[in-house]
Amino acid sequence: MTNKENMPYTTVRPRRISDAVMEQLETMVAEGTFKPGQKLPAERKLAQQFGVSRPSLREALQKMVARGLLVSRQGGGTYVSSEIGSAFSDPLLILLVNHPEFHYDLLEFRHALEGLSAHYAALRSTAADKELLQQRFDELVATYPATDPEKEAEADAAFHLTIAEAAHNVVLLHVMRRLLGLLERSIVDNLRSLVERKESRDLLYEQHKALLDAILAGDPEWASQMSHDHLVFVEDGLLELSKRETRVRRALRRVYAVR
Amino acid sequence: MTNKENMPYTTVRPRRISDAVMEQLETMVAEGTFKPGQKLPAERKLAQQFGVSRPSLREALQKMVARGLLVSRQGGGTYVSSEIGSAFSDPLLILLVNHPEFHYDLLEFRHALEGLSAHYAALRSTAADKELLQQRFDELVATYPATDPEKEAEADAAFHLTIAEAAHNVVLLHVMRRLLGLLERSIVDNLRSLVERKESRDLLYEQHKALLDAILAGDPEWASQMSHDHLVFVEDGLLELSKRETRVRRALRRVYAVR
DNA sequence: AAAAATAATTGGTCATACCATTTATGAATT
DNA sequence: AATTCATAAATGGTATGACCAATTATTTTT
Repeated sequence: MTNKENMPYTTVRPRRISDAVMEQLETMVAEGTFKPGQKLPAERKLAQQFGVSRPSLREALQKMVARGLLVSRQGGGTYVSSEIGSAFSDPLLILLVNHPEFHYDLLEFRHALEGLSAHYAALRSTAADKELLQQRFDELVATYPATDPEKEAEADAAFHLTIAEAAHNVVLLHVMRRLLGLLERSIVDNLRSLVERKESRDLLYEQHKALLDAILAGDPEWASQMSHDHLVFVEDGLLELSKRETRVRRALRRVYAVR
Repeated sequence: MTNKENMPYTTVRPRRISDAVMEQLETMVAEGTFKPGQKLPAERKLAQQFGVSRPSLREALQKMVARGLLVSRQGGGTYVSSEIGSAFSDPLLILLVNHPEFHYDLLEFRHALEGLSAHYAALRSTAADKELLQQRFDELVATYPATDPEKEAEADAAFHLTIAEAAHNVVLLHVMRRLLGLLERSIVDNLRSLVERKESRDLLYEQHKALLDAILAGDPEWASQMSHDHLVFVEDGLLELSKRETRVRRALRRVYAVR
């Protein structure tokens, strides 16, 4: 293994050869030695180049594949993923999503991030951003009459992600994208629940409109406030939905317990 | 391999034996068959139980170790991690951290989350929370005179994490914990930079104190405002530091280019 | 009872072989 | 010359068996 001494910001030397190899490969990907879509040398050749056994090299590659950095096909080769980080693999977040108790926390967090997005978007959005925002809003409104919650959820996510893009903070955008991915199903469920209550939908429209207006006006305080109002409304609805779901789950547990 | 048909929300069957094994082990961890801290059966035994080869079993375990779900020690065994998700493994976030251009975004995002924490902490903190907050604040202040930026960064993180705990939103807490882990080094650098400017440190103290007071008073608006003021201050400092670093990096690149 | 030595267990790495899939190459056909 | 088909080579996936290094358990000695 190559000597890693004298590297700036040296991390603790990994205990495993496979970790060391993975780090070197990740560095090569990050710095562009291997570009997205590019095919890596064959496993046997990489093992030889790194001076390790093929099983050890494979362990390193497997970890990178599992994290979405690499894609491999039996007989076809190993490639740098063209779309890095498509899956949020943090194990605790995955566990949280699967626990209804924390779903409310997740939704609250998401909407708080939206408030943040609104604030920065109001500060920083360009003319092009605003044009796109208007377009996304129109597309969202166009889904209201329909009874297709999945389509509406998609348009809703697009609208909020466009706000996040207009905030010009890539970390915020990245986290928002991941959270919306995780929440996709519960957003659909929430919208499905809202389908039944027209006055709630009217309010939803007004809130989205007010949010857009605040951003277009370039008023961060107003944008934050509008997002906050939206947040309170959504949380109330979700609390109600959550209570209902908890009752349903409890009933279902009794049904399954009988088996 | 066991039949996965008839499972609700069935995922696409993984192409690899190691992925299938990993999924089964994860399910066993999630449902409590293997509890945090518990030792897993030896690799040779697990391989036998799953009916796969030891290298394949190891590939599965390695992925779980890489994700923080398992911990293994040569000669000592493999254990379910007591603290799940200690490492934020999202590949894009890792790449972002390693790019100075996005560091500002990351810091901005973190401080925005702190504003959020402050808001909810003011709303929800219990008497016990407030007691702990006061204690953490005192410990932080105790580090000010010292010229140990690492110790101060640790106390600073502890203070802010205690606020996040008092917010009673586990997703927010989780993300804050991860971000602070990623930012550890740059926080240390920032504090090191602040060591030199006493008036900045006085201001930092006042901001932390005002933040604490707002939370103890149970005033979310005030807490948000205080956090916001703190944010603006820190961002200004970091912009300055970042500009300095960028110049340093550019100089360093020229030095390395000569080699 | 405590310490030291030894043995067993466990994870880490490796070499080699073989299987399954994909890709490249060359021959045959149109 | 272009296309198709058969074959070989390359590649990833899995397995077996061996050995090394670290840890833990057991036995022996003090």
